[in-house]
Amino acid sequence: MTKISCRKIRDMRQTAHPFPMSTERKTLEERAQMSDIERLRHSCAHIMATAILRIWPDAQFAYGPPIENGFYYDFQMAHRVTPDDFEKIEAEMKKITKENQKFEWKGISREEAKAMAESGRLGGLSERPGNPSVFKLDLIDKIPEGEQISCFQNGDFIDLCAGPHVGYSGKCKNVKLTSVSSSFYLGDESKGQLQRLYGTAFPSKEELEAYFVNLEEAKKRDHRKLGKELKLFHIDEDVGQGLILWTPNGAVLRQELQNFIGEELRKQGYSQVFTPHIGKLALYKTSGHFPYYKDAQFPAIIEQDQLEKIAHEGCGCAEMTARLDAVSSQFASQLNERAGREIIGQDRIMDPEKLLDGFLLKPMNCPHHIKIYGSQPHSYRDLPVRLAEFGTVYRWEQSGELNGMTRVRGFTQDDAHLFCTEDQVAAEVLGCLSLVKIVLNTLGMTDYRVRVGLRDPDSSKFTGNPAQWDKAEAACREAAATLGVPFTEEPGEAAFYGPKIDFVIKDVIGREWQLGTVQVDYVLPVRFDLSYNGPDNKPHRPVMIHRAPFGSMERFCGVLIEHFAGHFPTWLAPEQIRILTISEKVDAFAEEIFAQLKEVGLRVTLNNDADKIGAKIRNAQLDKIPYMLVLGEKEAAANSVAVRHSKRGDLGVKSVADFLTEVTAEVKERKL
RNA sequence: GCCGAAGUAGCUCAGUGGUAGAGCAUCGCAUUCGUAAUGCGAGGGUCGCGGGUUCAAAUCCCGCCUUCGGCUCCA
Repeated sequence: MTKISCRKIRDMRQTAHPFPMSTERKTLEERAQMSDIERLRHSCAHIMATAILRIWPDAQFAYGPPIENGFYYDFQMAHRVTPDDFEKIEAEMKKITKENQKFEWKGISREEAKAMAESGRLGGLSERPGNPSVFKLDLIDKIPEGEQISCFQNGDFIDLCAGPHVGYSGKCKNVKLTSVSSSFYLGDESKGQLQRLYGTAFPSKEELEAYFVNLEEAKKRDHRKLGKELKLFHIDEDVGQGLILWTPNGAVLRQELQNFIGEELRKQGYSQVFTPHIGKLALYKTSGHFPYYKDAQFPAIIEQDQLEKIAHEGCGCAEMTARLDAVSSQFASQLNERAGREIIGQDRIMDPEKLLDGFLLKPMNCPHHIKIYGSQPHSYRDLPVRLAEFGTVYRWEQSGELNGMTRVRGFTQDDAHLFCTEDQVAAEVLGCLSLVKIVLNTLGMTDYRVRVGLRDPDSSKFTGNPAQWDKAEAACREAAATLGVPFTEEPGEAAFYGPKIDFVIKDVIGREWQLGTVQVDYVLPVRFDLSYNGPDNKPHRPVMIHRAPFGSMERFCGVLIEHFAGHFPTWLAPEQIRILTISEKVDAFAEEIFAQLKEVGLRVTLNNDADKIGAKIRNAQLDKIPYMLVLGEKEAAANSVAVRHSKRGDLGVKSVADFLTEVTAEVKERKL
């Protein structure tokens, strides 16, 4: 049994690796294509290593590549580097750039390389008897037979390295260390911990400074910071890690988004459904998610009488687990028969008497929607059936992986499952994409790309027949092409049960976030034995499309907060208008306007505190309220409002009627 | 989960063994003011939690929890 079903969907819905890194070995040709800035940064890594060795000669270096925003070097030594050491290391690096050392390439034989590593010379400033370059020895062994082995030398430092490098160390003066952390050698946990020191470097001082200014900007828009300042959400220790409490302001944001998405779904013929937060284990045994993804789920909820029964029997943990995981022989043979192969092995079959039953917090919504589809017979005339739900799911993400709203343990997907005929797949995929496009355009998130995941032609790791795949892949490809945004086709990136389309959205500071996905699935309809009655009056298997265009409301709102830097367009703003009085002489007039705006459904508050107008404006600006209405005696006399916008400044005096018309239109049209 | 750092008032932070501090926010009083901070006063903390060392712990030691930066993982 291989991993099944919504795996990739979930991956896309939840994952965001802004800087994906590959530990795969690059070929010499690929290395030679290093860009100028990568070359510079890679040289900086060597200079940093040189500096570290001058201070701590025992350091053993592993791997030091350039990365998206800088470079790092992994190493091992007795001293633990802390940010307090940065100044010292940077000072030494500065000396090395001043020395303007030449980077010299030297081809060496495997034997020479090994000898240099044995003596500790490789990745060192001199021979270090008794301290062989262990990582370099291992790296040499990983170089394929016949490939040129080379080293680079700058000053006394010689490193096993394919290059390329800048000519002289003098080029590397605009460099700064950024952080220190730990890593595993080649990402392998069993190989022990290394220290990883990160830095960044640019060709010019201006670019280096701009990078840090940009970083500061990024920190200001961090959704965790803004979430607190604007009171959008709260995470409470006593509730649990990774569980979002949507506070009133955040709830407005989410509700408005859901209303918007819901409106579009109705236009596209979706049916709204609601399903519970738990389901019986059998449901997930059928889908294949239990017990295979147990580690990523909250543990099963076991029924009280069953718990008592096993406690009475004196049954241990291991036995309990086995009984939970197991199925009856009838269950297994049914499923195996439907699949046409053994997907549940003999080892999981147990005497029904012994089986334990229970519930699972749902880790995805598909099985529940499938059961709704299956609850009544369908004619081909009814298809496609499109079931949508803002469905909350729970997953046991590792504690170290949790992050604000973007990586959580309970989240609500803007989920839907479409059940259609094979011929309808193309049109339905297209429909899903157009929905995404409408929503992203409305939010001004225009900087995104699309990835079409196709099956790996050289692999047999996909189920279903090739003709089906060809059709579905063509549908995805064509659908993506209609979007009018760049898309890439990535063979081998499909889920094994069907091709998919992913949305990768770039936020304002250039970070990429994988949010939604549209995914064709031929497997779950089989496992759940779904059917529809065809024109030939015979049962046919529907095709399922899973789609969650925004992934989760949590992640999407997190990205949205950063996208707008907290300055939401009026239709999304938790507080749209704040009335600010100049003195209490206009309190009655202000109350009148307040009531009038509230009456038409605008989210408005009244600030008639004894503060000066400057202070009131300042507070409203800090709260990022789109509209401020400044009311004084002049306005009261003319039944007008002095309008100030948080981003556009003073917009002058308008009649109350004009303002109302403008703002209601702005909200209704969801203007940016 | 792993490595490292951090956790002091609602928020941002100061306080390195000797009576817990500031600014903002909150509350009260005065002020009635025209586009980013009016003045004065008051309240507010089991210094993340639990142990230990000490005459004495926010401060030193140990364990745990949470957060952050990475790593690993992500159906």
